[in-house]
Amino acid sequence: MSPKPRATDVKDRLVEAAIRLLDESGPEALQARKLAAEVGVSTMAVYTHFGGMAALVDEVARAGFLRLSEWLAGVGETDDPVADIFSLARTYRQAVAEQPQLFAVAFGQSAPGGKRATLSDLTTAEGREAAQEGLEAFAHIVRATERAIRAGRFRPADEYQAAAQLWSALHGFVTLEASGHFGPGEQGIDHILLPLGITMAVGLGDTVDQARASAEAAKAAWRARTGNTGQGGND
Amino acid sequence: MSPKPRATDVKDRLVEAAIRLLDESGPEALQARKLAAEVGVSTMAVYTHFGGMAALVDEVARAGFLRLSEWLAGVGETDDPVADIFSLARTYRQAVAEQPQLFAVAFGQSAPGGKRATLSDLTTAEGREAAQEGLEAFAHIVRATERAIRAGRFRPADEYQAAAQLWSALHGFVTLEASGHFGPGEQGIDHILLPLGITMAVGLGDTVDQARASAEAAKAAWRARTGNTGQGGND
DNA sequence: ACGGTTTCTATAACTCGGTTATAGAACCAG
DNA sequence: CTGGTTCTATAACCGAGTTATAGAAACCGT
Repeated sequence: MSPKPRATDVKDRLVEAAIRLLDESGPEALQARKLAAEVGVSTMAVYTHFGGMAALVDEVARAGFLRLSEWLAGVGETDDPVADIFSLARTYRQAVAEQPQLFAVAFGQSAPGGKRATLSDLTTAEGREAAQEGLEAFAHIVRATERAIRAGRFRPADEYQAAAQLWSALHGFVTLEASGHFGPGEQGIDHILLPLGITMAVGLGDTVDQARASAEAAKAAWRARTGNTGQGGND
Repeated sequence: MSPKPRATDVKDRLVEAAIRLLDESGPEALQARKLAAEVGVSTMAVYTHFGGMAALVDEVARAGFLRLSEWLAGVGETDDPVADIFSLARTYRQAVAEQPQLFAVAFGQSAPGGKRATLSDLTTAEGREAAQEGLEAFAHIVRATERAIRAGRFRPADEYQAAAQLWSALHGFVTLEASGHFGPGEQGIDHILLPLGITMAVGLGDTVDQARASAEAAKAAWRARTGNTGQGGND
């Protein structure tokens, strides 16, 4: 029983196993013994590579934000920045809906050992890196907002401030939806998220008609990207 | 419940101690042994009265929502429903800012033993009651929204749907602010929350001028209530 | 290639915290 | 007073993070 695993791989494999088990079995699967057994090493690996479970969980959170950022980066830019914002919102929501456990950990809503209570008091280096990745995801919203302002769709304003408003609305919706409010499945999108997007766009200076058109354009683009109707999808 | 004052007293004192220690020492203070020692009983009290720590934590969450609901109820109603919404938002934010640990637990962002991961899978009766209290807090927003629609300030719309948008925006801001984004102190209010409120009001049908005036009215009312510049608070 | 150092790893023990088993004390009805 | 119910304290159990320690492997300067 002494197969020697590639030392450099163990760290990555622990994080991979953590993410996989997290979505399969929930946050209680994020245990040093379980992860070590899954990877085929002893629990000591957690300490030599991370220093403790807290840093490993932070690394999982960082991976989640990184995944979110990549997802948002995949949205791309069209000549309708407001439609792009709708697409970003849908993508953000979709990412969280597909891996709720992962993002519950990333957003600090699920802390197996009381670790990672709030993002504000970050102790580990991994935690700070995770926060950095979170800001990276935010940057996508800022860029789209800036384009909307430049295109005259939004009133002239500080793009960070306007984007922070959009981020708040989007993040609040996603958080509350993931908590079970707004009902199951996709119904929250049409009932709350889309109207919320139109409300925000109009409030930031867009016209109601243009905002609605952009929402429709984003919906069409979403159908094209996901390849189905977007209405019947269950998760 | 009622006929035995002494026995029930222990139950209440455990919850009180939990809330107090929570804000003093953070979520790691929510331990059966610590709470029992604080109250002066053995850890068995946790099990005879709650059945386990999970139910006790849910009870703390319920107390948090109850407190939030009372806070919001104290806002009252004026003849300017949009200003009332601004006041509700400020109060909601203030409650969370004053007892961040309590509401981190209530919102499920801090789970000492992996308990209370998401609000969606509620197992204990206390957890369901806590969710009920959360909806109670939401009801205040719904009522103010309905009045705003009736007063012609917001476009005719389903009040639940419109209120859910407002709740999303508000909750998102509060969550992100508590996570450390938007900077420390009160600066997030003027930079993000107030503009966000105006954006939402305008997007829901209000005019920019009226929304700004209501924001100012709410700010003035807030100063009157707290007796000062918007700093500090009471409870 | 060699010897020393550093890094990684497994085993096993330790600590802490939730939980349970059990027996005694307090309370209440009759 | 007696019997049953409820609460309580003591003590143990168990799971999970962590640490101590020693051996193995990789690395490196000479």
